Parts: sequence; structure tokens; C-alpha cells
Amino acid sequence: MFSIGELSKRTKVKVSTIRYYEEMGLLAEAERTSGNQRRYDKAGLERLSFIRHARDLGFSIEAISSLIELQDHPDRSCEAATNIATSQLEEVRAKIKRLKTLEKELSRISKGCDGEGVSEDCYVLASLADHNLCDREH
Amino acid sequence: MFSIGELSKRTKVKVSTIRYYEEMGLLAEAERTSGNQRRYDKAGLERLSFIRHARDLGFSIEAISSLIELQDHPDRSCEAATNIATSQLEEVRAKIKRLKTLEKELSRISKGCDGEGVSEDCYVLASLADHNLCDREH
DNA sequence: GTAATGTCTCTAGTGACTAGAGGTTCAAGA
DNA sequence: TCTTGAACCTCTAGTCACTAGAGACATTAC
Repeated sequence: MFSIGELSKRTKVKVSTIRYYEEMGLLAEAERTSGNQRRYDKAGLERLSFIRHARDLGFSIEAISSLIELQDHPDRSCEAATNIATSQLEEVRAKIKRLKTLEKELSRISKGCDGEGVSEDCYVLASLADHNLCDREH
Repeated sequence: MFSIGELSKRTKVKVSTIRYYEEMGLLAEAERTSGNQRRYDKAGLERLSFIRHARDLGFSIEAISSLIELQDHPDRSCEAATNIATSQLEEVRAKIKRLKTLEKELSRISKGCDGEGVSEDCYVLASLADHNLCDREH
């Protein structure tokens, strides 16, 4: 059994974030010492690692809740889990696409001014003021 | 002179968002009718278009504040503006990079399970539980 | 004149934490 | 056994960029 600080060190999740996850129902309420401090075991460590890994991959708290629910019922169909993963993948792909459009536009705008002139003549500012100076929709 | 609703329609920025921008100091306080309703002119429209365009490109409110400050002083050096644009571009590039790593990992994980089995055997859940199943760091 | 629509301010909620205040408990050394 | 300092506790409020809704007032069209 170890403390919340120890759990934090091992998982690289901040103490306050662990407490937050507990409040959100991602982590079961921890056992307590007689002095009311949380104590964790291997199961707690594994669950928090699962959560951290899923967060790193961009899953929302809500999605992780569903995944944990499934994990706790080994006999259920895992269709929901694959659906969650697939839609997360789609979201990531959509974000990449959008960001690539932004990147092109920003890079074009940035190149338009070397920063050595005066704000009145700045292509960056002009581009922002006038959407018509843009290459495409974004 | 036109109302906030009209401005909202023309710029596709929600009425409540316009008021929020005013509160944040991005938009000057609008003139008011005798009945206390906001009225805008061409200058207001242009400024809001500028803000919307910059937000679309992912600039923060704070960054936009600085850009507007520069716009209001046509004689100042535009170095700050190009710096803001460049660092925004860098941020976008960093995000893309990170998302691409996620995409690879998610796609690999997703492919590992067709969703027809049972949660106990699900590769998606197993991957999340065990970071060692991952291809690389993320 | 009336009714419908638009606008006003103010408060609170979103997601996923994070920081800090003020107080309590634990563990290690004397 | 006692003391001290680090770690822990709960609770509140702040972050960012909005968004929704309540309850009241203004404007506009008929």
C-alpha cells in the first residue's frame, strides 16, 4: 500500500489530478488510513496507468469512463471500445487536416513580412484584416 | 449604424461572443442607443472581422490583443506582429507533429480489434492497460 | 396599440485540470 | 517519546474562450 504522492511519482500524474480523477469517478474511492489519507495498491496503480495512457492518446474523460466500464466487465462485447477508439482516431485525423490548412495559411502570411517595416505596411496585419488576401477558406 | 444582431449575421460571430470580446477589450465599447442597445459602424465590423479571422487561424485572445494594439499604431515596428505569427505557426506545427504520432498509435491499436469479441480479449483495452504494447513513446 | 422579436445584464456552466489557503497526519531523527 | 518538516486533507476559485439561460427592457412591423 502506498500514498498518493508515491502513486503520483510512479505514474507521473499530479496529486491534484489523481484526486480529480477520483472525484470524476474514473478512480474508485481509495482506501484510507485512520488519519484519512488515501492508500493505493497495485490495482489502483494499474487503473491510473490506463487512464494516463488513454489521456495521452487524447481520449476524453467520458470516453475513458466507458472504456473502464468495459474493462470491469470482461464478458461484455468490446464493440463499444473499438467504436470509441475509431472515433477518436477520426477526430485526430480531422484535427490534423484542419491544422495543416492553418499551417499553410500561416506560413504564407508569415513569409509576407520580415518584421522590419512599420505596422501600417505589415502583410501579417493586412492579411488578418482582409480575408481576401487568403489563399483558401479556413 | 447597425445592431449587434446584424453585426453577428455579417461576421458569423455569435451575439454573446461579440459581447464577450467587448468585455475582454478586443472590441471598443460600442455606441449605444437611447435605450442602451449597442450600435456598430463599418469600423466595428472590420475590427470584428479581423478578430474572427485571427481566431480562425488559432491566435489566442491575448495574441489578438497585441495585434490590434499594433494595428492601432501604424507607425510602430511590426516586428511583434511577425513574431506572434511565427510562434503561432510553430505551435501549429508542433501540434501537427504530436497528432501524427497519436494517429499512428491509434490506428495501430484500432486495427488490433474488430469489435466482435469480448472485452477481456480486446486489443484496444489491452493496449491502453499496457504501455509496453505501444510502438513508440507518445 | 400590441405582439413578436431583439437586446440588455448577470450568473453559471463547459473540460480537464491547477493553485492556494488553512488545517491535519505521518515518518524519521534526537 | 517528542519534535519537526514534509506530505496529506478538503474546499474554493482560477484557467481559456466561449455558451446558455433567466428575467427584464427596447425596437419594429403591423
